[in-house]
Amino acid sequence: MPLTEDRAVQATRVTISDVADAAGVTKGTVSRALNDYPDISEATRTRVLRKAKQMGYQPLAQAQAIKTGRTRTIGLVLQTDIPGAQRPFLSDFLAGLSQTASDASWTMTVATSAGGQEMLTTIKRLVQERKADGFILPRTFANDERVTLLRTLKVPYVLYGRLQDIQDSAWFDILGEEAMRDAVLRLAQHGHQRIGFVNGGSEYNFSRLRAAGFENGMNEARLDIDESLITGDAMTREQGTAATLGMLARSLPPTAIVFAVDMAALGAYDAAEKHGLVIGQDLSLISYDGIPECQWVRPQLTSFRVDSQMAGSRLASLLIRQIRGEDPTTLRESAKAMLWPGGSDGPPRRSPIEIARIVRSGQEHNSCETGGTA
Amino acid sequence: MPLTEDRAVQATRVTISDVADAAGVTKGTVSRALNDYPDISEATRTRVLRKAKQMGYQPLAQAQAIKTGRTRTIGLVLQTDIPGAQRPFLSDFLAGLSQTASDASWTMTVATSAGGQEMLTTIKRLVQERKADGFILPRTFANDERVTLLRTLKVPYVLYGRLQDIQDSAWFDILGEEAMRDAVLRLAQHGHQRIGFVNGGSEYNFSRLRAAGFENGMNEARLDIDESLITGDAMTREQGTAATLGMLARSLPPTAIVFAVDMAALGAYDAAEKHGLVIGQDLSLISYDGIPECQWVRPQLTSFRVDSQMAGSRLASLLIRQIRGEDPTTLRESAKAMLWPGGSDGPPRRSPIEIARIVRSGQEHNSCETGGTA
DNA sequence: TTCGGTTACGAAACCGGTTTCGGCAAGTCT
DNA sequence: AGACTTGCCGAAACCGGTTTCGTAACCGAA
Repeated sequence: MPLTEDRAVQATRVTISDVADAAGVTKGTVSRALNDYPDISEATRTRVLRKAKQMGYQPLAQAQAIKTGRTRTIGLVLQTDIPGAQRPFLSDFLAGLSQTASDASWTMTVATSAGGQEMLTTIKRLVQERKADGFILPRTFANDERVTLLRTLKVPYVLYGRLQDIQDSAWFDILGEEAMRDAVLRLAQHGHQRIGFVNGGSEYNFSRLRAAGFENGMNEARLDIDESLITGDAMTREQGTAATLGMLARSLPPTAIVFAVDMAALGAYDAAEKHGLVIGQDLSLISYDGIPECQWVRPQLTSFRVDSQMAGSRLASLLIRQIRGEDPTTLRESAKAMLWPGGSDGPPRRSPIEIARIVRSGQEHNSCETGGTA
Repeated sequence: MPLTEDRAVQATRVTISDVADAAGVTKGTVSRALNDYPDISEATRTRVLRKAKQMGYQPLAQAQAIKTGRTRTIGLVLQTDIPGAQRPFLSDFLAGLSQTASDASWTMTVATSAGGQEMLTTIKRLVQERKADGFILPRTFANDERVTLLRTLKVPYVLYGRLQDIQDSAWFDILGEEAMRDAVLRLAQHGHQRIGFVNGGSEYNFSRLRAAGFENGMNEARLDIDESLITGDAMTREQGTAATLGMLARSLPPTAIVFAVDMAALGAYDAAEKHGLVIGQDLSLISYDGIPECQWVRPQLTSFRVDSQMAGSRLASLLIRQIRGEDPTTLRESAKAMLWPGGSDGPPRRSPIEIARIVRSGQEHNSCETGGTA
């Protein structure tokens, strides 16, 4: 005997009243049983639970929402005006988010906005329309307006990346500082003595951390830090080229450079080519992010890869727990970036003095015709 | 005098009852006025509309939903098991989708799934929980189960890409066939006579169209089609390399190749390098997609670029219109891909015979050290 | 046996909307 | 003038849940 008496093959949803009738109680009792109210006897609770499961009952989120205000939905507002910011990782990130969300019977609404003020409006709208119970905030800035807004609205949120002023925020982050430290140690082990550092944009909070990581690494390796070999605000390929050229022009250039951002590190290839220096031999590079382009260039760029899918998954989990009432200050996690060895780092082939001579020799080096990454 | 009498600064939402009180009517009347019921006088309708606007009333989607079943939400289920499939375009695509959705006071829920059966389950869940009123279906296959499912569920959907068996589906598509045709004509204008074609995976519906476009172009240019210079199923760089090498090994190789997929076209660079052929001179390439890597290789790959943001925007618009009741067969749009000229195509420098000689001469060509894309 | 206090559940109000139903007033027809 | 439409809107039911309130039944103690 089929259970469906409705005409439609795809039977209509089973509602709480159906369960109530089947269990011989009122819908109020069913609701309380399912929501773990204390004043329900263990006997009826299990009976209702079993019936509900057997009938495949799933409460309708938005019906609950008009009383509770919550729809089991996590919000994600993407910033589209940072060109190519999270582009290569977005797919993995979403996969991680929605997978864990889905496992908990939650869903994800994503919106985009071109930035600043518009983003705040979008967040407000989603909250007002109850289309998001809480938010994932990627790319946190040093002083983030979104955080201020959500805090005053008392809407839960989880940061992807720590804030300087953490306050009572929950967050997940990749330990970029440890990656930077490990990069230095790896280079030191290769035998490098003069190591430069090219940081990312100072408006990002991660930059501060990565700089600290670099310094820690240098200290641990007992290497001198030459302030003239530390620069920052390089987020694009061109900025990376400029930063590298600047270092190479020093009287004593570095034999290796640590980059905080892959995109900038790719610019170093152009700079090296200009002077006829061979990446991985004359100049070693280690970077961070693990964008696909790392594998496109030759030699491949050694980089610390971020597992975006895992990040999404953890963030979703933290947010859900916070919405369910856990204290945000206990909801903090971090993970390490994984080294992706390429050919861009190795033992130094030339001394800083030799490199300086090559650079000063001045003539532009012609790249050969059939290739070259720039 | 502030309007908010509530304690909370962020006043609670204004509900339909608030508007009703303010307008001096019942909430039933407000509802009918806002939803264009015929039995409301023009006078009260305008009065209610004005009041509602003035008070900033926005109906709560999920409150409406428990009666209407619709939440003003468009669903997007992304397939995550195709590695790097839509990766570079995803961000733009989402931006386009959510922008137009947002402009119409709609939102977007996105889910991911690893494919086939799981994807169907996800769709069902979203429909059951009323978290999506309709779906955008990217990457349509020749025989798509998602379409079958949604059709039987009577849930609206819009295809990104035409189906062979269109039936009553709404769709948006980029005219890949025209791009392929234009590619051939451009090469013919350069003076190429022997032009090869490397198609994408035969399981995709677009492949059939692009092949037709290539043939049309050849016919229009009054060039002979050599079946031995037509191959397919090249979606990755490696497959592109293999396809190219195969063509170059012919007794009379092509001087130019049209690719249906950028990723495969990038493989041609490796193949050319292997034989010491110069892309853009000894071998011209034109491709399709406009992935960022086109600008990374040297010479840059000439490609027809797809405007993913526009595509997302149009798709959202079509879906919303269909959910609002328009006939899907009238909801069909297409757009042209835009030529992105790079240096990978130009007048032929060598004849097919010369190329054949170079290829047969056999010795592997050494790429120079500082570069090479492979 | 009576009484006060729990326990466990039914009844009903409520959330913010939509939709049905019915009735009043004005206009139309015979 | 009375009957019949028609236009317009209020009243109330309804959607699928949650939550408050009240009380019957049970408990142990006096």
